[in-house]
Amino acid sequence: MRRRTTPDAGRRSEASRHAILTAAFELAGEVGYAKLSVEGIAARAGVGKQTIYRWWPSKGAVLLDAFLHLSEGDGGESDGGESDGGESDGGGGMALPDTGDLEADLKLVLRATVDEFADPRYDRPLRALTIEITNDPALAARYAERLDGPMKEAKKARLRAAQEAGQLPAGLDLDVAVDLIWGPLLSRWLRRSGPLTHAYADAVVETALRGLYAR
Amino acid sequence: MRRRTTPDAGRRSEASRHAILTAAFELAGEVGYAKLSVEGIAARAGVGKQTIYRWWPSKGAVLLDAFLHLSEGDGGESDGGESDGGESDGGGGMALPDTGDLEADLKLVLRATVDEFADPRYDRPLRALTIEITNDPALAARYAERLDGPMKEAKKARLRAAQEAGQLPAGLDLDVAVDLIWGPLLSRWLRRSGPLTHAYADAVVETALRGLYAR
Amino acid sequence: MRRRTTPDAGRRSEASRHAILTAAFELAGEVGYAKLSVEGIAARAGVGKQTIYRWWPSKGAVLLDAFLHLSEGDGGESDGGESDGGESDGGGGMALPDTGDLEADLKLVLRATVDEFADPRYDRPLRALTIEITNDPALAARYAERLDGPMKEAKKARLRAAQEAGQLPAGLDLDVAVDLIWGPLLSRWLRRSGPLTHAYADAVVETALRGLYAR
Amino acid sequence: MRRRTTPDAGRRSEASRHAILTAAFELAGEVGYAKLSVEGIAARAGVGKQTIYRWWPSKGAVLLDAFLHLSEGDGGESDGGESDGGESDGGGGMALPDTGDLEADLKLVLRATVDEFADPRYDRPLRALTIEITNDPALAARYAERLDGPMKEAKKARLRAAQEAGQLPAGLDLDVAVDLIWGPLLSRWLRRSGPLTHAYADAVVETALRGLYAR
DNA sequence: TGATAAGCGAGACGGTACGTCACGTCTTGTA
DNA sequence: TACAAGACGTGACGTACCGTCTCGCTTATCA
Repeated sequence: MRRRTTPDAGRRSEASRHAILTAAFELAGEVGYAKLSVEGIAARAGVGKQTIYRWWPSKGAVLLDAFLHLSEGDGGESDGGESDGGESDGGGGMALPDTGDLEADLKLVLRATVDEFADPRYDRPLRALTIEITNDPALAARYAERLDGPMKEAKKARLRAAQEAGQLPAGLDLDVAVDLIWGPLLSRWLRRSGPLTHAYADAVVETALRGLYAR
Repeated sequence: MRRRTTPDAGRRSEASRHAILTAAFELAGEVGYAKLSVEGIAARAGVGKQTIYRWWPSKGAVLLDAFLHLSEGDGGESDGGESDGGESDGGGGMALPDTGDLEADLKLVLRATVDEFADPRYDRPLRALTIEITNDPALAARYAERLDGPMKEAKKARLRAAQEAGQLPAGLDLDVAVDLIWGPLLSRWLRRSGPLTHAYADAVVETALRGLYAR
Repeated sequence: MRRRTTPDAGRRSEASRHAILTAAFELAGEVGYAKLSVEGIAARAGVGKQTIYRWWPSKGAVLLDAFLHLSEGDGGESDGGESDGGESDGGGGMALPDTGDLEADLKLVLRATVDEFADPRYDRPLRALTIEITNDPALAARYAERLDGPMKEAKKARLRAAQEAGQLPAGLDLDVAVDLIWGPLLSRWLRRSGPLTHAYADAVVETALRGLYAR
Repeated sequence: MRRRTTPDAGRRSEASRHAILTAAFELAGEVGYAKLSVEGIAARAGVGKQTIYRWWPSKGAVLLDAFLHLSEGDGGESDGGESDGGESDGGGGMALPDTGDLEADLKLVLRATVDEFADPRYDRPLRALTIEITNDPALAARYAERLDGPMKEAKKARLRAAQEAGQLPAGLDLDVAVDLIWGPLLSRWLRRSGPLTHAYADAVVETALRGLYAR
C-alpha cells in the first residue's frame, strides 16, 4: 500500500517540499482539521497531488513535518531537533529556562503554552496534529520520536537540574512528573473543559509541586 | 419551503433512535473514527440517513448521545446524570468509591480507567468522541454539560469529602486537583506517549497527592 | 400496490381537491416538469401528502385532472369531459367554429393553439402532462378518453360537416386528417424544431388541405 | 477554487466515454425514462459518477450523445452528420431512398420508422430522449443541430429532388412539407393516440401528398 | 345525540438518487 | 525521473422527494 520504490530523494524538489509544509500549516490554521484536504494543500502549494503522496504516507505525516519544519530552520528529514518550549516549539538543543527558581521557570513556560493555545494560528494546526496522532499509532510514534520526545527531554532536563540541586527528591519519576505538570493543561485545552489562563497555569504548577495533601 | 424548526419530537421513533446510537457506538469500536460514516451508521441501524440528519446536527452529536445512552439506561434527551467512574461510564447519582482511604480509592478508579482505555471496544469510540469534541466547541460544551460535568462533580465530591475529613487543605482548588489527577492519564492515553498501566495510575495518584517537592 | 379499500368518496373534501388541482397546474407552470413534486403540490395546496396519494395514483394523474378541472367548471371525477379548441381547453359539448369556411376556421383554431403554446403558463403544464403521458400508457389511455378524445371528436365533427358540405371527399379517413392538421404543430412545439407562428399555422392548414402535390 | 473551465478533453478516457454511452442507451431501453438514473448508468458502465458529471451537463445530454454515438461509428464531439432514416438513425451523408417514385419512397421510410417505434429497445430510449428535449431547450437546440437537423436535410433533399423532377410545386415550403409527413407519426407515437401501423404510415403519405380536399 | 369511523393536516420513516467533494492511483507532457 | 496537472474509480457527504405509515383533530353519519 506504500510506494514500492523509494523515490530518489536526490531529485526531490526542496521548493515543493517547503511550499507543501507551509501550505499545510497555514491551511490547518485557517480552515481547521475537518476541512483540511490533501487537494487543498496541493492547490495552495501550487503542487501536484502526487508530489505529496510520493513523499508522505498521510495527511497527518505532512502536518507533523510541517511542525518539524517550523520548530527548526527546517528539519523535515534531517535529524536532531524538534519541538518547543511550550507545546510545539523549542526542541533540539533547546532547553527550558533555568533561573534556579523551578516554580517560576515552570510558570513561565506554561504561561507561554497557554498563550500559544489561545492563538488560532497555532491552536488549530495543533488540534489537527493531535487528532491525527490520536488516530494513527504510527504517526504517534514518529511524533514521540521527533517532536514530543526532544521536548520531553528538555522538560526532564530542567527537572533533573532541580533534582540535582536538591529541590526535588532523588527518587522522583520524571516521566510522571512531566505528565503531572503538562497533562492538566493539555487535557483542559483539548476538551475545553475550563478556562485556559495564566492563573490556571500558575495553579497547576503550584499544586503539582506541593501536592494535594499539604500546602 | 423547508422546515427550519425543531422536528416534532413527539412523533420520534424510539426504536430508530436506539438502533442508531447502538450502531454508532459499535461501529466506532469496530472501524475507528476515520472510517466512521453516517451512511455506515444508518445502514447498520437499518435506518434512512435522513432520520439521523433530522435529529442530530453532526456525527459527533450522535456519538455523544451514544455515550449518554450507554451511561444511563438511556437518557439521550432526558435529564439527569451520566458519565462514568472511569472515563466513560458511571454517571447520574453515581459516586466514586469512598472507603475513607482517598489514595486507595483514587487508585482504584484510575486503574479502572486504564483498563477501559486498554479495551478497543471502549478505546476507539472514546477516541472518536474526543476527536469530535476537539473539533467542535459546541459539542464540547454539550459534552461538558452532559457527560464530563456530572463525572467531574462526582470526582470533586470525593475530594470534597476528603477535604471535610481534613485529609486535603480547605483552600484547595478542586478543579485544578481533578485535572492534576486525571489530566496525566488522558494526555498519555491520547498521545500514546508512554505505557498506560496500573503502576502508572498508582504513580500519578501518589505523586499528585504528595507533590513533586516531597516524597 | 394501490389502496385496497376504495376511499369513501362521499366524505371527500372538495376544498382539498380543488386546492390540489390548482396548485398542481400553477406549480407546473412556475417550476416546470422537472421540479414538480408531490410534496411541492401538497405544500402549496396546504394539504397532507396522503390526501394526494389517497385519491390519485401518480403525479401525472393529478396533472391530468388539473387539466380536466380547468376545461370544465371542473369535472375531475364527473363524466363527460373534454378538452379544448386549442390543445388544452374546450371540451364537452364544445365545438370548433363553423362559419362554412373550413380553411378559415382551421386557421383560427390553430392560431389559438399557437398562442397557447407561447404562454409559459400553459406551455409548461402542457409539456409536463405530455411527458407524463409519454411515460405512462395507462395515463395516456385516460388522457385519450377524457381530454384528447372529446377534442378529437370536435375536430372530426367539424371535418365531417365539411365532408357533408361536399368540401371534403366522402372517403377521407378523418383520424388521419386530424393528425395531418394537428400533428405538425404538436411535433414542432414539443421538439422546438422551428418557430411556432401564425404564419406556420396557416401554412400547415393550407398545405394539409391541398396536399403537397398541387398548389 | 473550483474549476469552471472545460476539462481537458485531451486526457479524456475513450473507454469510459464509450461505456457510458452504451450503458445509457441500454438502460433507457430496459428500465425506461422514469427509472433512468445517472447512478445507474455509472454503475452499469463501471465508471464513477463524477466522470459523467465531468463531461455532460445532464442526463439528457448523455442520452443525446448515446444516440449520436449509435448513428455514426461514433461522433460524439466530432463533426459530421448523423441521425436516421426513420427517426433515430441515418444522417450525415445519409440519404432517403430515391427510386423516382416519391410516394413509394416515403412509405418505405415511414414504415421503417413505425417498425422502430414498435421495438421497445428503440421506443424507450427515444421516448426518454424526447422527454429530455421537451424539458430542456438547450438540449433541444443541440438535438436539432446534431441529430434532427441532418435528418431533416436528408428529408428535404428527397423532396427537393421531387420538386426538381416536377412532382412537387416549386413554391412548396419544404419545412412545412416535412412536418406534414413526419409530424402525424410523431404525435401519434408519443401520445399513443391510435395504432401505429404500416397502413397508417401509408395513409399519412397518401393524404399528405394529395391533400384533404381532393382525391 | 353521542359514538365512531372516515378524511384530513402534519410529518416521521426507510429508501433512492441527486450533484459535490475528496480520496489515493494513474497517465500525460514538460524540463 | 521528478514534477504540475488533472482524469479516473470509489465512496461519503448532506439534501430532496418518493410512497407508506402513524398521529391527533375535525366532521358527518347512523345507532
